[in-house]
Amino acid sequence: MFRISDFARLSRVSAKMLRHYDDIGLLKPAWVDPETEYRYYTADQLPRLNRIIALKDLGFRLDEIARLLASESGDETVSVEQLHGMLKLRRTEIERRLAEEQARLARVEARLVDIERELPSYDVVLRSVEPVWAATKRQTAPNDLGIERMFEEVERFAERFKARADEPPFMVYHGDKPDWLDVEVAVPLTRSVPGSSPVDVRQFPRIETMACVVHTGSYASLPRAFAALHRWTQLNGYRSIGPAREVYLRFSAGDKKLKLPPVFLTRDATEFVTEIQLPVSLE
Amino acid sequence: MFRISDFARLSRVSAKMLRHYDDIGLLKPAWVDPETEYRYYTADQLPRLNRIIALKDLGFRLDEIARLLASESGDETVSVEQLHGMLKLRRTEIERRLAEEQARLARVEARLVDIERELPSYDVVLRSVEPVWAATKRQTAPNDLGIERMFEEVERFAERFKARADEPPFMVYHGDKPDWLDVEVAVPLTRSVPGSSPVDVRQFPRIETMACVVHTGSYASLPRAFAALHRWTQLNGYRSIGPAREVYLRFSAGDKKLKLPPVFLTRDATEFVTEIQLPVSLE
DNA sequence: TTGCTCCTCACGTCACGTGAGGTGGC
DNA sequence: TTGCTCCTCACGTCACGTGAGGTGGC
Repeated sequence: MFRISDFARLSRVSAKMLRHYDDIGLLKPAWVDPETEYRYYTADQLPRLNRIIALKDLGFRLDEIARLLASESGDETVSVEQLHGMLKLRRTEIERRLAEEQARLARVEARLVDIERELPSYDVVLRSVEPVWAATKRQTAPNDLGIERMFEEVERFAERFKARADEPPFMVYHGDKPDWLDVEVAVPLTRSVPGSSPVDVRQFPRIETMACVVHTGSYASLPRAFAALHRWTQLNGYRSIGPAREVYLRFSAGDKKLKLPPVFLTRDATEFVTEIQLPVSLE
Repeated sequence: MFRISDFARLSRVSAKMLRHYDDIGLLKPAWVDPETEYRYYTADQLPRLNRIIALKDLGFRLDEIARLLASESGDETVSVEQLHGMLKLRRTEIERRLAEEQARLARVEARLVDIERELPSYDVVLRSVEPVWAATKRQTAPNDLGIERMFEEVERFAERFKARADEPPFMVYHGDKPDWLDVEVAVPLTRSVPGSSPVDVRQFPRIETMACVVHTGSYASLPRAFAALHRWTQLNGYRSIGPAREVYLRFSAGDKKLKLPPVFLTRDATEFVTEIQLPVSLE
């Protein structure tokens, strides 16, 4: 029978950890003196403790270890299969974390390069984007003078069905030939409704990884944000896998009296808020 | 001026996060209604929030971000240099974590292989071992019959100097030719004392990564533990970079009346506790 | 008798998420 | 008037580490 510090020395863990494992029922002392509450351990408790430490090293949490050790004393085959399954889950989880840290490292290094070249750094962020139903109209044109009217038309279409979702409108850049635009304006809907030419209704799929940058102010300096986003994408080892979106988080609707949530609207161009999104994937 | 949920939608973060950032002073609302305590934000707070999110994505903690943003409004050059330094620290930290997760993944996969081949798995653990002063005696012999007497001699040496440390004795396996031993017995000391032939005094250096397995019971099955340790080392992509140690955490001192801490001693061979340690390194 | 060891709270860590219970605003 | 939104606590997360304050054992 060992007192806690002796058992701690044998097992190479701290006495605090032993008390903690007692508290959560993972490893109870062989005997507790009812008078002094002193914990006493025996040598044959060492293998269990060593197994706990080893499983902890594999990345299991203490409650998972508790389950594994509980089933160990029960049906042997179940335990092995269960351990096998949990190890596979662990492997997947660790691989996920590895990929995440790799990407983080690339971001840090890209930022370091930016600083060393004394470039202004944009705040690019990766996230996923949920699927969305939208009324859309696509058109090719030599410039964007018609964009505002296209949005107006599609907004009125959504209003007619009372299907306007409480989400910001956006534009999709399909072509990227210089001096010739191929764009699609999109207005989110609450549900699928039948489209009628020239307004189309379709669902934009979920995008797993979207590189995003938020631009505040007038549209004059939007191209700089686009350029920064593409630069960031390259530096971080990603490549573009789809058309970019321009999401109008805050904009001017002119005098059109559209039924839009007021939070989207402003008259002051310095208060425009636009997010540029680029679907990306590694490599 | 936006209410919290509108600003949350603009910035793509949760209202809860905004409240949290207010609480810790990272991003205060532009105005708080003193009557209702409602928080109100302005569009020009968006860039700061986007920077916060981007820095968070790089792996900075919120208090670090607070410091970075605080210095940003101050002296510009200091801020850039500081960010540069912190990014380098981040990079180092991420690289360390990557290596750690890689090793963990290897351990998980080795364990999976063990299970699939239905091998009993030993609980091997990696840790570092601190440097230690010890009185030692090294000898080559065709078998280990003299080991006990060697230990006795070195223990008496340590006693004479009243320099016996409260640590377990161990043995170092220098040679590994079959049927011929080259071993060194070692007794930890509290300080450096002059050696006198045949007892030597030397310091064992710190070992960064020691693969360890604890064996309980008599010495008869120690070779199985040794074999498991070497197998584990290979499977996990490590290689041995030094002689193995056998640490006697609990053993029998016969009738020698040595002044040893009682926790080390037992008469019952099934209660022997021995740790085998192998210095290893990746690749 | 004096340290030494042990005990039990209780708090801190990190960045929020999740209710509970109550109230202002259209 | 009725939801809807907002508010402030307060607790939970994960595996302990770090005192505080008090007591048994040689």
